Amino acid sequence: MATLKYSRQREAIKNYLVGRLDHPTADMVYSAIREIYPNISLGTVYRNLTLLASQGEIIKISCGQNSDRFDGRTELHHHIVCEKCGQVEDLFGLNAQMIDQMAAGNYDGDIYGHQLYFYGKCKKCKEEEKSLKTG
Amino acid sequence: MATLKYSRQREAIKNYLVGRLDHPTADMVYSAIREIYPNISLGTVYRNLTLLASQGEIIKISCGQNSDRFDGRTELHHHIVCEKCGQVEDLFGLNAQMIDQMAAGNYDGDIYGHQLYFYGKCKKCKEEEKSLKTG
DNA sequence: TTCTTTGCAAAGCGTTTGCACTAGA
DNA sequence: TCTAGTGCAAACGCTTTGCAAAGAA
Repeated sequence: MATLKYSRQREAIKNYLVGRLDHPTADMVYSAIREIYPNISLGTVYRNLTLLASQGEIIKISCGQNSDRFDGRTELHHHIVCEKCGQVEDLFGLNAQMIDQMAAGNYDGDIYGHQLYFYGKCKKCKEEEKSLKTG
Repeated sequence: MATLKYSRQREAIKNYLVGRLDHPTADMVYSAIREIYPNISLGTVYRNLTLLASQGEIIKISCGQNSDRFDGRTELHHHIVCEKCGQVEDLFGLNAQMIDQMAAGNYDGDIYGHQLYFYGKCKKCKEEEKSLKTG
């Protein structure tokens, strides 16, 4: 494997992701980084997101929406996708290692990890619907 | 919503999926159905797969591979993706409703369900590697 | 200097869609 | 007959890639 060299673009992408609680798409990352490096290209954003994810510095979220999302928090946790507004939120509190262990007990291959996506309705959409009904 | 009419193509797609344990991509479904209906188009396959999935008659698996896969078994269960050969297997035995309930306890919106994808190495790839090492 | 990363633009690939035609009810 | 479904081909949207120039070590 080739030696990794520093790049200010990659650092900016990493910093941007670590500092947020939402889960931006590649395009959202691109827009944000362009405010610091106006010449950055979408290709560079994709290359760095893929690189960072492969190194475990960020997490790639492929939950069946049209585009992937990225998460700067690397602690074991899960995600919930609002079927109404598309927002992706973090969900802590489920024991990820226990889930892997339970699966390993039912499987004759090896299990390295998992991705768990919940689908539902976020608090905001839930309340908006409630206020529509009550008038 | 428009009334649903019977279509022999859709029935063939459904029957094909229900009869298998692997998890074909749209393209694999297309190839298979073309042996019965040589004129079927890829667009029709996609339209019917989307329709069947939206009706809950099949399950769409979006586990981050380049293309989605489809599953004719609709009982609650999970999937495991082999990182080596890309094969997707069913995994039964984990209590899906319990997972939803645990998540609901940590979330202030509503949870309707989830998709849980394990990543690892299937039995076949595991054994192939072992026999390579021992010679 | 040497090798990695970048910007740009084009290509790739899975999926969706518009339209005229076919077929189910 | 009336409307939903089909086949075809073009378009779409996200992502990847080839290449020459720029930048890190």
